[in-house]
Amino acid sequence: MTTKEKIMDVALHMFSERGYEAVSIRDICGEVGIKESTLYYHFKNKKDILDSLIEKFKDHINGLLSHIDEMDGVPHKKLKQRDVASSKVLDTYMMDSYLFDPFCNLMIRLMMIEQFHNEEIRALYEKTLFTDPYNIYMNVFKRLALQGAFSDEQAEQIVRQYHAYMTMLTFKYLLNGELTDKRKKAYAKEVHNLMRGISL
Amino acid sequence: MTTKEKIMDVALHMFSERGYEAVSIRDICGEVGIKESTLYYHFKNKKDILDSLIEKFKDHINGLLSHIDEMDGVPHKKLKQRDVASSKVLDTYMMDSYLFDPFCNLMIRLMMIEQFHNEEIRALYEKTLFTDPYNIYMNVFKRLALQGAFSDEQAEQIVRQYHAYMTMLTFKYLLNGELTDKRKKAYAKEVHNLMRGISL
Amino acid sequence: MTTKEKIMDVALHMFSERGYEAVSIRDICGEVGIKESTLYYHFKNKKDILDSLIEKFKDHINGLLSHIDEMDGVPHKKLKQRDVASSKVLDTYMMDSYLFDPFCNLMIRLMMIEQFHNEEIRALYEKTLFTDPYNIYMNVFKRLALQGAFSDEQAEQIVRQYHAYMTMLTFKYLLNGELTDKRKKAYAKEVHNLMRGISL
Amino acid sequence: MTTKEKIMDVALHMFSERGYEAVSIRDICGEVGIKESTLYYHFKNKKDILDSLIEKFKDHINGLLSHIDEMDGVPHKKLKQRDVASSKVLDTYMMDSYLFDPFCNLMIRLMMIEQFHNEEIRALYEKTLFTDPYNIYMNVFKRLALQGAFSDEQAEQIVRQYHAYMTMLTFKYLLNGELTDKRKKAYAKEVHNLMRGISL
DNA sequence: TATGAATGAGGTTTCATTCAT
DNA sequence: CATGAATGAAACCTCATTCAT
Repeated sequence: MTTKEKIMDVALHMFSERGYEAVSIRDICGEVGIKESTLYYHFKNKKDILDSLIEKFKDHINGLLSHIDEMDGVPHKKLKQRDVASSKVLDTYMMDSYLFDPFCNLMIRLMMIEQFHNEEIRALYEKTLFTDPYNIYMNVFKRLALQGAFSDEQAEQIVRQYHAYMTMLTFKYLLNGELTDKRKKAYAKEVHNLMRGISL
Repeated sequence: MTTKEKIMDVALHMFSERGYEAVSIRDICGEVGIKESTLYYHFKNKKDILDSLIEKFKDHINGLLSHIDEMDGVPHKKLKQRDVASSKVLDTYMMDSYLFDPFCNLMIRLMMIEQFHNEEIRALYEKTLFTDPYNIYMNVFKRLALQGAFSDEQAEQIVRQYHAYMTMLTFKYLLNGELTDKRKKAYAKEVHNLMRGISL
Repeated sequence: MTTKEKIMDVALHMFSERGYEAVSIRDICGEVGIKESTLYYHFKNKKDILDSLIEKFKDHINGLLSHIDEMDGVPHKKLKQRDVASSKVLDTYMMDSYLFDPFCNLMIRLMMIEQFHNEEIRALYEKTLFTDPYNIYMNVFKRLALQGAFSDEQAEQIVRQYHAYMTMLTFKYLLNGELTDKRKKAYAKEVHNLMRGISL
Repeated sequence: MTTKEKIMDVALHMFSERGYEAVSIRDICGEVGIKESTLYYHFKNKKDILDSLIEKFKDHINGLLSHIDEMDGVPHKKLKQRDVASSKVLDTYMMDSYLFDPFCNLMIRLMMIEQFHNEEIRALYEKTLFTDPYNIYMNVFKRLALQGAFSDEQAEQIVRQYHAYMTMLTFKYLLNGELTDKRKKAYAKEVHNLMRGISL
């Protein structure tokens, strides 16, 4: 890891725990092991660190979204209802590469804290926590509907319930305390439990 | 409003928007219209303002909970499924006196921000956003079940869905941007919409 | 002297010797004998000290100008040429209360330094060092002309010479090194010497 | 222009506008288009840039003075009073090669600023703005006196007036704002105007 | 109740400079 | 010649807090 990467890493951990303003340049440098003046060789100012993190997150998200888009053409084998929650897209992309990913998880926490007085962050927060996931779910379930698993109308109904579950559980298990394996498992278990309750 | 109340009011608005650490005594006093030294007549120190707010919030919540408890004995008239969402408890206590209440709303925002590095606040946040509401819903729907609206098992199923909806929508509409009447209405509308989708 | 006045006094001495930017808040506070944070109780920021000095100087100058205006009506007794330079206005106001006055002298030095990158200061510098004195001289000598000491045309000629002498000598003796009594005397002596050379 | 010359050029422009201390190595390098570390290949430290500029100025001045000295032997054709101001020495050397010369002009501004806390610069400032010019004028007019244009005593009288005019006008037009052609013309015009007023 | 004046600690940022490459 | 990376010192300024009035 370069010094610049180390700074971003440490800053993200601290920002996501205490909030941007409550973290001092001194704090970051102390943890990274450099002098304050060195940080200013790598970043224009404190805001620049935050901006760089946001830029990196946007890139990450866009990478994920395009991966999902590429999968659009790939036909899923006929799925039963109970397979839905384990759809490759949902498990691999929504969980492994997004909700459970340490970088994304911390970025979401940071956005949760900072959204209240930063319009840009609020927009990104809404997009990545509400709009994007909803669209992804809709996409997945509509394609499953095409395969005859359920009607189009049923698909929309399912998406609404699924989205509500996922969102609630995300806030309950993933954006709360430390992101431990225990929490991840509890989250995954509840998701699968609740899926069974989704009636068609 | 006494000076002390004014201070708490201003502090809550600022804390919930920028976070506790990012708000200075100067900021608060400037808005209240007093000198910094005056604030120390009313509060021991900065932390004391936060503690007072938390204490006030706990009292408020306990008041609500005991009101709900008192209603336990009161028999509801037999309700149909579509009446559930408009149950007096849910509408009056969960919405009007809690989620839509300006003081509670700002306190929840503040807790959202501060939960990440303050154990006491995290516990309160979990209790008031996840545990308490879940229990209240369960209580209400179990009582409805007693009246024969649906089976006990169905009640639990309904509560899980209802709780997921309410939580997701709370984060989506009420803990995001300013708490406008428009947002409140959008929230209420979506709640009632989704209720129709809850199948028994 | 109040703390605020002490700060302004020390700041003026330092600014006029080293230039505004080269003087640090630490330097000023060290000399005044207060902590840096205390300075910020009295002044918004460093620029505010400079602005206050300029405002004080403007007031001082305006005071002088209105005193001179008030003298307009007072008839001078018929003066001979050699009395001109010792006109009450010139001696009392131009020298004692302006060029020799420690506050004004330091302010002019400060303006000399800062005029090069500060439009407001440049304007004030031009006004107080070139325009105002020229007008004052013209006023005095025109009034002397009225008393028959010399013709109006001669008056203008004299003013041009007198102004050139005064200005040159001001830069040579008063805006150079420390303002000692020796320098003041050398200045006054040269003024009176040169006056003799002014031909009518 | 070599990099070293470019650095000196940029530094002079900045020093003469803002003062030595207020200009940072960063500022200079940014304008030159090199990294800070590169500057230290060309100059030992910041002070070294200032010293080099002063050295260059001294050389320039000495060159001018020796040119003037060389002209000492050359007999001027008999001049009338009105030709004095257009004496080759005064016009060519005092104006074109000194007061109007961009390098000299900026150096004088720099010295004006720095004289107040740097003894070496103050000495150079006094010499080049007051002593040298006075001696040059005296030299020129004494030689004119030898040719019978006026008496020796008259010469001294003229020099005193001429010197006062030139000095005052220099400060008024050439050491104030940007050195534009307009200012130079205004300066030259006033010099010639005032010359007419010098009485013998 | 409220304020004026002060302060130690710490905030972000800029400074001139060094040194290995 | 030029640069990337680093640094100690110091710049300006804000912080929460105290205390006499």
